[in-house]
Amino acid sequence: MSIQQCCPPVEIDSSAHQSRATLFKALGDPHRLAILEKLARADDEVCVCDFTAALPLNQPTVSHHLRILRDAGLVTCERRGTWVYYRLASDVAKRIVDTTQSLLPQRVLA
Amino acid sequence: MSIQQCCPPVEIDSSAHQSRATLFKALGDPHRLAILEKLARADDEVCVCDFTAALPLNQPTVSHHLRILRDAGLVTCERRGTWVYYRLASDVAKRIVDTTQSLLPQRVLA
DNA sequence: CGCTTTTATCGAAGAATGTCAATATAGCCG
DNA sequence: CGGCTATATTGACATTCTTCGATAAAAGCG
Repeated sequence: MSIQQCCPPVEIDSSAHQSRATLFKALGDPHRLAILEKLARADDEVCVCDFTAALPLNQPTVSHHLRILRDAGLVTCERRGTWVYYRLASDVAKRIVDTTQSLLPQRVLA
Repeated sequence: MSIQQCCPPVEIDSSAHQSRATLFKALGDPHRLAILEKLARADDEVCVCDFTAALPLNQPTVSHHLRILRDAGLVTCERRGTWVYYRLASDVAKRIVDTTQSLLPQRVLA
């Protein structure tokens, strides 16, 4: 029996991964990315009815995706009269980049 | 009947969202994030057996997650003898940041 | 060549997710 | 108030994902 080694062990910290995964999971659907891109391009608030018109989804499904984005803190919304207007959270891109940087040490980014 | 408007329509381009979503989906699991962080901290290749030892998952499940990361282009692997060593793809952080920037216009990042 | 170790694949079970129709809620207008 | 429009919620269904046990494949060892 030969004593073999593959590599020195490295610890894993598992506390922060859940919240990071929640963020990335919210980004892991093409329709939600379409919603975010539309918001970014508009550079302004966008009405729900506009998402519903632009996406190949029924209204409840759009509402469902908007909720997931809201829960992830990626968008905010405001009701004005009958309509509800959505807006990118101010720090969306920063949050994604910060999360990436906290996950991967700085030197990897170079 | 009053003619009402909510907001001017904006187009949605849906071609790139699928591949972007695939990337984010691969990042949307805490165990896969743990694998990536371990690789980043090690700043070197890591043996599969080390992941298996560090994660609360059975060996086939670890292998499954490694495959998803491989398919997403986030890691590469190399077999040497009995062992297989994984390494972060050189452009992981850049790819995440670039994808974010292509999704959200530059001014949002400021 | 068999035996052992390491990793990958297969197949199945349970959980989570995306989607829709139906319905509820909120607010405008007459 | 009563009807109409916009959005959210609920419940059901199909698909996908995570996980595991069983098994296969790859490679060193005797």
